[in-house]
Amino acid sequence: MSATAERVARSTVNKFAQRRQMLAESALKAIAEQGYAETGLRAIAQHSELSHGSLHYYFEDKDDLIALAVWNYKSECARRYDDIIATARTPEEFADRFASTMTGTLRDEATLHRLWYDLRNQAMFNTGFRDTIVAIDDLLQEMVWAVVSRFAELEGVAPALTPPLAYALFDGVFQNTLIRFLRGDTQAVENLSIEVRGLLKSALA
Amino acid sequence: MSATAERVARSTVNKFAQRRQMLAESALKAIAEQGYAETGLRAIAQHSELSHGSLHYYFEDKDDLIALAVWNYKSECARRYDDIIATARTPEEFADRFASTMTGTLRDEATLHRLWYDLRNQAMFNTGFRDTIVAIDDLLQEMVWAVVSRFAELEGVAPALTPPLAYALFDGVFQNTLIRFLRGDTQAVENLSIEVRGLLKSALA
Amino acid sequence: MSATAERVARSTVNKFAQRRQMLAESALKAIAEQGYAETGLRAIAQHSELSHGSLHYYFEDKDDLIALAVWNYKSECARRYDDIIATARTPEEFADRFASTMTGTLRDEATLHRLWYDLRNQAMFNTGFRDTIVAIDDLLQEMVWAVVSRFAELEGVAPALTPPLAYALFDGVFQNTLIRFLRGDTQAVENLSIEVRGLLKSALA
Amino acid sequence: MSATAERVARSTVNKFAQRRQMLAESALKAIAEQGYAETGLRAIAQHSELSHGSLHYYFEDKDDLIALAVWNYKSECARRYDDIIATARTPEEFADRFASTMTGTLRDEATLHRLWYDLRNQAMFNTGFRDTIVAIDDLLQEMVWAVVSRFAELEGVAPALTPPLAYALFDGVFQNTLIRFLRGDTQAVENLSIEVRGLLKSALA
DNA sequence: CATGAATGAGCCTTCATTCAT
DNA sequence: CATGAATGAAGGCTCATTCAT
Repeated sequence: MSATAERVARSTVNKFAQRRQMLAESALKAIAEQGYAETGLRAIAQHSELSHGSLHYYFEDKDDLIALAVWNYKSECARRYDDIIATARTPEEFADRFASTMTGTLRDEATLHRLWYDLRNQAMFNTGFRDTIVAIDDLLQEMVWAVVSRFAELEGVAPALTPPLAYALFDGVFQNTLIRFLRGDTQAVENLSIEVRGLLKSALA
Repeated sequence: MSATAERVARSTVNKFAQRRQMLAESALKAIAEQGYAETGLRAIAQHSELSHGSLHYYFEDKDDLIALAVWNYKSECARRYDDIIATARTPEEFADRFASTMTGTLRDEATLHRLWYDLRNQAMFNTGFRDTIVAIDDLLQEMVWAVVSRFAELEGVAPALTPPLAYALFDGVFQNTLIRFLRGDTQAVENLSIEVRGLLKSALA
Repeated sequence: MSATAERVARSTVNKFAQRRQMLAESALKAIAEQGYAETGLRAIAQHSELSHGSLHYYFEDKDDLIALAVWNYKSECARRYDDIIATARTPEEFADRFASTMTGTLRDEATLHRLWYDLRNQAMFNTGFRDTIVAIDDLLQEMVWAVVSRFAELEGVAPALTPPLAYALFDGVFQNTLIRFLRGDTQAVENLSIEVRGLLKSALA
Repeated sequence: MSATAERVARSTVNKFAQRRQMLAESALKAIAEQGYAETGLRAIAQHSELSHGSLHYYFEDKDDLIALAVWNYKSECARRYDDIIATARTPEEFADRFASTMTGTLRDEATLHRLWYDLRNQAMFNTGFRDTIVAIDDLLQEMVWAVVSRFAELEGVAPALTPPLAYALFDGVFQNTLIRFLRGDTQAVENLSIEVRGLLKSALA
């Protein structure tokens, strides 16, 4: 067990863990701005209150840091629709709230979503934080499936596709819209709202 | 006009252009293996017959080289279904050939497709080869649209979605399958064949 | 007088001095394993019960710590033959016991002797713990001289060489054998026993 | 075969090899001054005409550089007595010239010999350039043996010790004298001349 | 007393780029 | 044209040391 891992284990809610969270957030900001390939530990440190030397006190290495950063953000993303699933009462309300939440996060957190796709790509080449990426991917797929299932339930029918396909379709639409948005195509985001509703419907039996 | 651009302009079909093509291919191989972030010019040169010092004679910079490399490959990808569009006589034949071609290229050229997604992501951060990426994206969207349109025609109906949405859906399914495939999920590729047929049908009015 | 020196002075037999001894032993183990150049204070602290932050409470700096460590070990080494000198009754017994003791320590404490030569070398470059090294060297020379003198006495003749030369010869043979031993030459250690006897004899008038 | 190894192989007498030699000399100077542990590649580069970045063009890594540096110097050292062996006509002349040459090199190149002992020690811990060190050690032992053999021949007798022992004795005396000399004991060097003569004689049957 | 948090200089190495030949 | 030599900034990372708690 490495020194860092040991410190992690000592307690989950202490100063050490808090610092890790704080640094993970700084890393998130830095990578969201510049991308994984262009972001060094020094740049990450400059987004935080600490020096770059301290990063190695809190993290095994760069991958360890990035893994926590993306996990923090994306695992929270995967819970973003829980409330809608739990409280929406009609298919219309459900679709409305789902579409607008998705549109909102795309618009407001575009660089963070960009970062996610960046890291998911890196994981195709590096093994460093691949496990974390795979875990998040699973989480997101579960989330999409929960959405589709609940919508089907509200409509009183069964879903007509598999969880991986559902994830692939929503992810494809989301990612393509994000790319267009970042290229300056604001119309794309507005279309997303409509497209997502269409996807929901076509996901039913 | 830079020195390199000038040389490009002198002639489109000469030794200079041929060398550029050759080097672009080498770059393709290198980046397909290691990814954009991890591939240096030395690695690219080692995949070619020239020295790394020569790269800057033929290319403005690294981005210039990569832009040509990805363009070479992907613009050809976008023509991969032209024959099917032109010669398929029934919706069934069309869907079969389309699905099997797509499945085949995913399987056989997985690292090259991985590279494409890598570079498309980089283009969200760097402006270097962004224009090329956008142009390819447009080409791919046109291609998908041509596929959907022709399938609709063979079925005697009109498409029920927009070109960007069609592209987003097929791209999403393709990318997600690629990721699964590279993670060792061989089942995913077989499912792709079925999913793609389903997508084609659900694209109709 | 520095803060640490002051604490040292307060008492020679107290908790403070004991802690120093304990840490010096930990340092000994660590450096014996990895060598001076590769051993950090963290590694030393991990061989002890204290944290690396505490080292600077007990020691001025790294050199201070190392000086004590090597002194502890080597000044004891220099007393290792006292008993033989005091109790051996014949030249043969003397030579036998001397040779076997030397061979034994070389074999059993090879890494500690390696450390000694490492530090004696460092002292040719750094002034940090040079004084300690010189003091130990003097001790060792006295020890060798005591050995040679006593052997001569038992033989009833006078030594035929100077103390520095005697030390140089025994030290040379010991060090060269150690090097060979650490390179895997086990024969070298067995030869040492014979060579040392020869050296003793040739040291006589 | 690595890029550097390839370049080495292309030709032994070219610009590349010459640069390596030049840099090896610079490394020699730097390490001779500061010692292995304290000498970084930047310091070595500052002793040369090149930048530290260039070192990696000429050498695989730091060990590669150091191995060449010490080999250059010490393999030449091992040939330093060849002329005496070949041309001395009487035991007296032989002993005189041998002693004075050894004394001279100790005095004039003290820091270089110090470096040798430093690196030989490092080789007890690191495997990096161990092979080179062992090869040099063998060379030196052969040299010492050639000296002893020739002296015996001139005296018309046979040597009375083994090559490893002969090496150990001369090496021990040389190293101990060097240490004393570097500590400011100038008398030691003068004694060396006498001691070496004594060693030669006692090496005979 | 003892800790662990924090620093910043320094480590070896890689890189895109420039340029004389 | 093409090369290989050379650069210097930046990469991730380690280190002895300091100091508030």
